[in-house]
Amino acid sequence: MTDPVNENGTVPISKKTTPDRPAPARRAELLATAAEVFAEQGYSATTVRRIADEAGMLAGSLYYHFDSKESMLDEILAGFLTELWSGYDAVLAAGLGPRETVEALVTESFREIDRHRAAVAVYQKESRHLVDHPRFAYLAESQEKFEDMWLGILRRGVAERVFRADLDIRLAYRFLRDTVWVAASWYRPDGAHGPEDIARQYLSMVLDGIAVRD
Amino acid sequence: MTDPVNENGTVPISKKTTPDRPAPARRAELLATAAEVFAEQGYSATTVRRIADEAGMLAGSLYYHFDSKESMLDEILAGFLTELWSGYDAVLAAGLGPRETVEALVTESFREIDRHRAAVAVYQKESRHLVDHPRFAYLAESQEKFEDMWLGILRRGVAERVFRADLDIRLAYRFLRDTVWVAASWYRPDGAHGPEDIARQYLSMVLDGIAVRD
Amino acid sequence: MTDPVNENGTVPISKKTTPDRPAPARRAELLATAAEVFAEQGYSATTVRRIADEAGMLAGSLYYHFDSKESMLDEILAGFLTELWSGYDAVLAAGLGPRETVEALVTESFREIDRHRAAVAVYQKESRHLVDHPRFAYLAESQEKFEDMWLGILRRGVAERVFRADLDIRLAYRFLRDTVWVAASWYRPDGAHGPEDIARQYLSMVLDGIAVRD
Amino acid sequence: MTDPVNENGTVPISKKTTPDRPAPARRAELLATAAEVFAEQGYSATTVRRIADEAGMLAGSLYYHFDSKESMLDEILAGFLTELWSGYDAVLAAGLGPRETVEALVTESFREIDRHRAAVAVYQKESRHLVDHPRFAYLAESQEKFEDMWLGILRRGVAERVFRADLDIRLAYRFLRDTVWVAASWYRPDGAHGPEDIARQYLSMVLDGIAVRD
DNA sequence: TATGAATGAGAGTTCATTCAT
DNA sequence: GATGAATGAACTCTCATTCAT
Repeated sequence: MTDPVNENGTVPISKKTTPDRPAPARRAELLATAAEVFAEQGYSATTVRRIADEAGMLAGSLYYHFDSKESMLDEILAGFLTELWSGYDAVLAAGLGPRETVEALVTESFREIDRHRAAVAVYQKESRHLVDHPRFAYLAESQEKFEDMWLGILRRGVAERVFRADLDIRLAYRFLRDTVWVAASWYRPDGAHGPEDIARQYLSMVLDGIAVRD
Repeated sequence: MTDPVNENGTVPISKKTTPDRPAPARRAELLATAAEVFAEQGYSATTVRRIADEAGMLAGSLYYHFDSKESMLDEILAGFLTELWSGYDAVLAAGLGPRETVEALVTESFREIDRHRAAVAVYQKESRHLVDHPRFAYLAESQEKFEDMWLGILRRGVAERVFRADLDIRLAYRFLRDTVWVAASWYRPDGAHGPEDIARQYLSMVLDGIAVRD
Repeated sequence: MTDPVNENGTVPISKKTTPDRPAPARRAELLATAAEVFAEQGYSATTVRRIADEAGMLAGSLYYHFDSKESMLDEILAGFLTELWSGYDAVLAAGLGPRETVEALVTESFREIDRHRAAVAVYQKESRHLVDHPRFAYLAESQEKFEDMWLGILRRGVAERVFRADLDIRLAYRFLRDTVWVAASWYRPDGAHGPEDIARQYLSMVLDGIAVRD
Repeated sequence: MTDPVNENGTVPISKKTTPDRPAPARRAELLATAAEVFAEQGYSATTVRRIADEAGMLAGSLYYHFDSKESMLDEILAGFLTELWSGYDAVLAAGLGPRETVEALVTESFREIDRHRAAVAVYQKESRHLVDHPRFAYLAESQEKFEDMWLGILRRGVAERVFRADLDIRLAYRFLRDTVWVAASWYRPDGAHGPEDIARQYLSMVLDGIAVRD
C-alpha cells in the first residue's frame, strides 16, 4: 500500500508540531492505517486506540507522530485532494473535448479510488459536516472548484451538442459527482477488473444509459 | 427469516419503557428530531444532549421515551425500511415490465427521500457499519432482498431486450442503487421540483444517458 | 402479612408531610413491599420504581404516600425498633434470672424475625452505615441501649455463676447479638418449625455448646 | 464444575485491559482501597469517584486498571475465596478429627478476617444478591462447597460422638457459618488480641456454650 | 520512539423527585 | 389516588490527550 500523503508542503493548513525529521515512512503507514479504520467505522466512531492497536502500538505513542486525531484526518483528506487535483489538472490541461474530458476525469477518479480507496471513502463520509470547520476550509474550496469544473464541462458539452440539451445541468452535475465517488464504498482493488475497466462501464452507463436504443 | 419490521412502523424494539398505546405522537416527533440530527452530524458524533436540546428537553428526559440512543437509531432505520418496502412491494405486485418497474421503483425511492429525507440520509451513512451488529440484522436482510430485486429486474430486462445486453449486471445494480440514494444527501423538499420531477430526470439520465444520440 | 408500623406517634423523628388521614392500610402494604425489596436487593440498589412495580403502581405515585425513599426506610426501621423494644421491655420488666432473660430475649427476637423478616433483614444490612446520618440517630440510641442491656445481663449472669466466668463479656455480647440477627437472612416463616422452635435450638447451642459434654 | 478461581489470587476475570505481568502492585493497592470503601458503604452506594478519591486519582483513571466497578468487586470476591479455600483445603487435607477440624477451620477463618477484613465484609454484605448474577456463579459454587464441607464435618462429629446427637445439623451449620463471618463487621486487626485469640474464645463459646456446666 | 499511567472533559444513562392533569 | 412526562443531579464509563521514563 503506497502513501496517501505526497511530498510535504503541498498539504494545506495542517500545522505540524512534530519534527519534520523522523521517518516519514512510519507516518505514512500510520496514516494508511488510520484511513482504513476511519473508512470502516467513521471518523467519530473510531478511537485513537483502535488505530494504535491496528498499528501495533499504544494509543499514546501515536502522539509522537501526530498532534491529534483531527490532524490525522486532516492529512488524509488533504493528501487525497492534493493528489486528486494533480490528476484532474493534468486532464484539464490536455484541452480535450467535453466528452473526452468527462471520460478522462471519471477514469482518473476511479484510479484514485483504486489507489487510495480508504481516503476516498473517508472523504465521502466526512467531508459534508467538515466544511464548516475552519481547519478544513480547503474542502469547501475544493468542492467549489469541483463544481465549477463539472458545470463548465457540462455546459460546454451541451453547447457543442455533445450532451443532451434537455438536461438539468445542476442535477446532471450531482449525478455525475455522486455516481463516481460512492463507488469507493464497495470497490475492492483485488477485483477482477481494474479501475479503467470499471470506469469504462460506468461511463457507458452514464453517457449512453442502460436502456437499449430504439 | 423474514424482515423483523412489522406493519405500520411500530418496530419490535427489545425493551419498551412505554406501552404501545399512549402518545405515539411525541415519540414520532422525537424520532424525527433525532433523525435530523443524526443525518446532519452522523450517529456517533451526535450527542443525546444535542437531540434533547433540539427537542426542547433535557437529555435524561429522552429516556422516558426511549431505551437508549441506539434504540432511537433502530426505530428510525426500521421505520424507514418498513415504509420503503411497503412502497416497493406495491410496485412489484403491479406486474409491470422491467423498464416500467425500474421507473416506478426509482420514483418510489425519491418519494421516500422526499417524505423522510433525514431517515434516508441516516440509512445511507450508517447502515454499512451496522450490518455486523446483531440488533441491526434486518439491515442485511433488507439489503439482500434489495439486491435480489434489482438483479432480477435487470436480468429480466436484458432477457426481454429492454436493457442493454452488454451490461455488467452487478455493476449496473450498484450504479442504480447508489445513484438514487445519495440524492438524499442534497435533496431539499422545499425545492422547485417535487420528487416525481427529479425521478423523471434521473431516470432519463440513467436509462438513456447524458450524451446525445448519434 | 401484618403492618410493621405501629400506632403512630411512637415512630421517632420521621417528619410527615403527607396527610395523616388517607388510608393507613395502603401505607402499610407499601411499606411491607418496600421492606421486602430493600431486604432482597439492599436499600441503595433498590429503585423506587421497582417498589412501585411490585406494588402495581408508577414510581411517581409513591410520592403521594411518602416523602421520599429515605422516609420509607425510616418508617420501616423505626417501626421495627419500636415493636422490638416493646417486646424487650416486657421481658426486662418481668424480672427473670439472667439465663431466663437471655432465653426470653432470644425467643422474642426470633418472633420479631418471624413477624417482620424483611424489616429485620433491612436493619441488619443497613443500620451500620446509617448511624452517622442525623435522621437515623435513633439507631445509635437503640444500639447503645441494646449493648447496655446485654452487657448488664451477661455481667449479672457471671456474677451469679450462671454464665462462665472466663468469658470475654464484650465478645460474648457480640456473639449473642450477631448470632441471633443474621438468622433473618435465611429464615423463612413457612418452615417446619416456628420461631420458638428455632429459638430453643439456638439457645441450646449458645448456652451449652455443640460439643458433647465429657 | 470446579471453582473458577485458580491458585494464588489471579482470578480468571473476563476481559483484562492490562496484561498479567506489569504492576500487579498498583492493582492490589487499588483493590484494597475499593474493598475498604465497599465494606464501609456497600457496593451499590459506593461511587467510583469515592474509590478514586481514596486512591488519590480521578475516577476515570481507575478504568486504566479495571474494566468496571463490577470487575473490581469480582476480583475482590474471587481473590478472597481463592485464598480462603487454599487455607481450608490445607486444613481438610490434614485429616484431623471433627472437633479439631472445626477448630482449625474457625481459626483459619479468623485469620482470613484478620488479613482481609474488608474483602470478607464485602463478601458478607453482597454475596447474597450476587449469586443470581452469571458473572458471580462461583459464589454459589463456593457456598455449596462450604455447606457440603460443614455438613460433612458435623455429621461425622455426631457419628463419632464428638458433637451432640440432638443437634439439627442444618441449623448448626448456619449457626457456625454466620457466627464466624459476621465478626468481620466489627473486627479491627489493631485490637489487643490477634485472630487466634478470638478464634479460641469463639470456639469455646460455640463448642462448650456460655452457660456454666452443671 | 514507545510505554505506562494518568488527566479531564464529556458522553450515555439512571433515578429520586415534582407536578399538572 | 394515580398517571405521564419531565427535571436535574449524579453516576459509570469513554476517550483524546499528556508526560515522565
